[in-house]
Order: sequence, then structure tokens, then C-alpha cells
Amino acid sequence: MSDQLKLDTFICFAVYTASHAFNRVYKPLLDELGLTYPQYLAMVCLWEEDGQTVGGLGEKLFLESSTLTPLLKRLETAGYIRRERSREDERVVVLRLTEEGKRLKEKAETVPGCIIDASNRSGDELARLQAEIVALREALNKSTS
Amino acid sequence: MSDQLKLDTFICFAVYTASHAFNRVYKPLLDELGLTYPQYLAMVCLWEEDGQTVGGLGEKLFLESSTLTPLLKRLETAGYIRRERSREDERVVVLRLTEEGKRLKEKAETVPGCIIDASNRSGDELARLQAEIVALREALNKSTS
DNA sequence: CGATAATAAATCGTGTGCGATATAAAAGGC
DNA sequence: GCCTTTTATATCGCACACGATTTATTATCG
Repeated sequence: MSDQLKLDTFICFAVYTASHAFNRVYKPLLDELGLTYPQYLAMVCLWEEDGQTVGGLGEKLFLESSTLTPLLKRLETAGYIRRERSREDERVVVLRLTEEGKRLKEKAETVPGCIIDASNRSGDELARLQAEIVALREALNKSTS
Repeated sequence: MSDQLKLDTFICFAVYTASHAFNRVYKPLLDELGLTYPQYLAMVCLWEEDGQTVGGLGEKLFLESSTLTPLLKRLETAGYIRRERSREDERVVVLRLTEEGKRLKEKAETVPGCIIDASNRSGDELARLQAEIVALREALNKSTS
């Protein structure tokens, strides 16, 4: 049994399919907010701290500017954020929530609870599993750096 | 502290970013095989069982035909598989490995070990975590079905 | 048997994701 | 102070991923 090419034993495949499964749970909830899942993550990040730069957001979300720039333009078109060149450093683009973007947070407050319900697990169990997955992510990121 | 919109506590975000982290580890390994990560998953599935249908593969990989059809066309163009309409049921497309596609398995045998190394965890620990993530996926899929 | 329903892939449009490259601004070196 | 290098974002090409629809074939029902 030296053959280890079994899909059902791959943790990467479990993670990959779990990520899609989360997306499917989020979809109807985020449709109400007019957001896609990556857009929602960007908004959550900005609700935590307004006025971040594109690069700063990319570090937190582990995304490149080639992914973020078009995504952020859509959020701007939707009226949730503004993209402004920094005065001090013209290379930098600062992201600011609009009033509508700030208001959207209220509507989004109910989302995490729905996800916890769908996962059918206790908060403690989710927190423990979450920490393990983050630790795995860090190990993987370390190996490629 | 009723505000639960904290990115770093989201298990979905951990899963989402871990999935990207796996992709980055796989990338250089799969470049050697001329495969993308989703293409690799499809090939693993076909190495386990040749002659599957598009729909059958989609069920195992949790992917729609709208995703698989172009992906499988690329695998066909690359010379790893053939796509043939079934004789018994002309609606069905059967996927068959070419000789080159079968040979590719030998080169792929080394990949899982590299991923385990990058994860910096024991096989047992990975197997346990994998099972937990699969169980979470099932709960999520159940909630949307 | 013929109309209708169900099924399997494919197609289309939109939105990620990323590598490679381009552009522009700031920083550093001499 | 100019020239090179670095940094921040944007652009482009390619490959997913999915919902909605289309097309072709098979199954079902009267």
C-alpha cells in the first residue's frame, strides 16, 4: 500500500471542499447585502479598522493587489467604500467606508450566527478547530516563504 | 462585546486562507506535472477509477459541469485524458486516461509526501484534523441541501 | 406512440485568484 | 541633485467556480 494518491485522505482536499461549502452557506446571506464572499471579508476587515491601505488589506486577507484592485473597485461602484490616493505617499491608496458602507455593518451582524448554526457545532469546538486550521496555515505559509 | 464581526475568529476565513496556502505549496510541485491544483484533483480521482463520467467526477469533487467541462477540455488538450460520449447513453461523457495520463501517476507519487512535510505535522494529526474538517463540510452541505 | 418531463453536458456571464509585467512615486547611493 | 533601486498599486492573461440557461438525449406518462 505505497500508493498514497487517495483523494479522501487529502487534508488539502478537505480544506478545498470545506471552503466551497462555506461559500454556498454564505451565498444567500450575502446576496441580501449585495456582497460576494471575498467582498464581505474585505468589508469585515474595514469595519474593524477604517482607512486601511490596499497593501494592508492584502496582508490581512492574504491577497495580491491584482485580486484586490478590481474587487475594491466593485465595492466602490456599489457605494460601500472610497479609494483615495494618500497625500503623504502618492503610491498608496487608502480605503474609506462610506456612510452606506458603515450602515451595512448593522445588517451584517446577523451573518456570523447563521454560519455557526449551519456548522452545527459549539462555539468552543469551532474556536478550537479554527485555531488548528490557522496553525496549519501558518506552517504551510512558512514552508513557501 | 456583542460585535462578532472579527475576521480572526472566523473559521470560514481560516479555511479560506488555508486553502490558498495549500495552493501555494502545491504550485511548484504541480508545475512539474503540467497541472493546476483542480486539474490534479481530477487526475487523482481518475487514477483511483478510470472511465468515470463528468457527473460522477463532479459529485466526488463537489464541482459543477460548468467548472469541469473547460477543465477537462484542458486535460484533453494536454494529452492526459480522452472525453468520449457514452454509447449506451449519448448524454453522458466518459473520461478515460491516455497512456501519458496513466504514466503521469508515477511522477505524482512524490507529491503527497511533500505536502505532509510542508504541513509540519504527523500523519496521525493530519488524519484527525482531516476527519474533523470533512465532518464540518458535511454539516455545512447538509444545511444548504 | 407521442407529448412532456427529467437528466447530462455544455455555454455564457460575472467574479475571484495569481503570476508577470507595467507604471508611478519614493528612497537610497554616489 | 541625478541615477538606480525599491515600493505600492494597477493591468493583463489564464484558470477556476458557480448560477442561469441551452442543447441534446433519455425516461415517463397518458
